Amino acid sequence: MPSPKVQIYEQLAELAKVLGSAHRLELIEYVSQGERSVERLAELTGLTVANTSQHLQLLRRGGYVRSRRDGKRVLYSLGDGPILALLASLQCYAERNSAEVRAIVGDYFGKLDQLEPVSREDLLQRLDDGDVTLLDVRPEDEFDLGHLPGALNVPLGKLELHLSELTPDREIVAYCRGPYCILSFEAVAALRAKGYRVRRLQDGFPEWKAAGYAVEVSP
Amino acid sequence: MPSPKVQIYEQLAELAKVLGSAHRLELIEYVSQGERSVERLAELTGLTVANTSQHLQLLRRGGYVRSRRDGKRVLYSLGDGPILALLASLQCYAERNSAEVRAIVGDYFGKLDQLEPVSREDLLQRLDDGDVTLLDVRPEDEFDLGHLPGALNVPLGKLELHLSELTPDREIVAYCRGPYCILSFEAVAALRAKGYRVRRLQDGFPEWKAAGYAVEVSP
DNA sequence: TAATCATTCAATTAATAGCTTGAATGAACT
DNA sequence: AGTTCATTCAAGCTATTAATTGAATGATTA
Repeated sequence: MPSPKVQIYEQLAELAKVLGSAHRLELIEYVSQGERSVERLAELTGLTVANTSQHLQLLRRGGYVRSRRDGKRVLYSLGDGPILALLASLQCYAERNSAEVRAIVGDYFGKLDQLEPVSREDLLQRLDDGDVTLLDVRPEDEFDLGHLPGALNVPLGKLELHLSELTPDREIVAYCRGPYCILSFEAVAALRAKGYRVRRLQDGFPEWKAAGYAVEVSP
Repeated sequence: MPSPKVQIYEQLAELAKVLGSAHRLELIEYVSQGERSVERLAELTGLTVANTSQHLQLLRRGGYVRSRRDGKRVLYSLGDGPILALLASLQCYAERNSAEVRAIVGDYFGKLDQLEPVSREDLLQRLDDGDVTLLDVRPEDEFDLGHLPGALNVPLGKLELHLSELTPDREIVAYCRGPYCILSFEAVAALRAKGYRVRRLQDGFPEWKAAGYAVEVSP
């Protein structure tokens, strides 16, 4: 019988191992954007349905996702507990320690001069001046629980549908769950590709709220 | 060529995979307590030297540890970046989501009534009254960079040597790097086994400092 | 009750990771 | 220079893990 300490490490390793697959990380991302069926997740990730199902079951065993039956489909959603915090922690570490990650992020965002994030103070100033559109790219339910005042909620998957609400000549400031949330990476890349001027907010909603700035809650 | 998003996930998965082994987590722990040679680490973990070396090289590739040559030995130490934060995040998640981890931690500490951690306010009060010994079980270099006022530094590995400094009839409050740092688990278990009355501080040094309480720095 | 559909299970193969062994490196001591 | 010692490398074996296929389950609909 191994020592309790080693037993704890074995459990931690078990949980870390589940995160050690790009496919599973991607599944967590999609699932964190809202309930999805296995078929839909398979489609989004490009995996076969059976394979997706197996990955989802590993994720469920680790508590990262949970499932419920809805008619003939099984819907997966994000588990509870500090999952996003854990992923943010991993990504934060990666961005500081892995030159490769920095390089990819750099390319992804395009030129370095465009990359510079907007500070909270800058944002407030420019919102006052009325010359920016503030975009919240988190899923609707997270938005409803609290968002930056005046933000427009356009969940990542629905970006295409809401393009008409965006004025191409106004700069857009996008934010999501935190400085290392991959949602805003996606959003910024997609909008840049369409010719919009977009920058990221320095950090995400949790940091904004923690800093004591005003927060709006959906009615 | 996979999409940049997938590339990032591949990198993150790579890093997570390195954490997906109990032996490697244990190695990180030992290495975080100070520079250690491969042979020493092999001895501490019970692995063969070659095997230890290989694990260390994986850890080094992930940036979790670094190495330097000292004479005929190679000394490994903790890498930089938010490694301990990442591990704390993992452990926090585990303790909330894994019944097994909670069970092990429960057993490890003994009865639940003894488990209750000491709050910061309680600690201050009781330090004022002078009826507790405050124990910092982090490595010496971390202690020197800042610690709770009046704390006694007894790094985990040297606990045996310093037993004489502890009065058995005074209650001991131990703290380390954070609420999920495994060092204090070890310390509390070891001291309890010797009959001391020990409790953990509610959280560790980083939280204490962040909350704005007084901090002492070694001269 | 049978048919349909989404998901899961079970079995297989291919790829990967962990551990051991013995040889190779590289620094220090004689 | 040769010897010793700590570490790393390389090869081989075993155990896990990933992905594929086809069958089984479980809930709806005809």
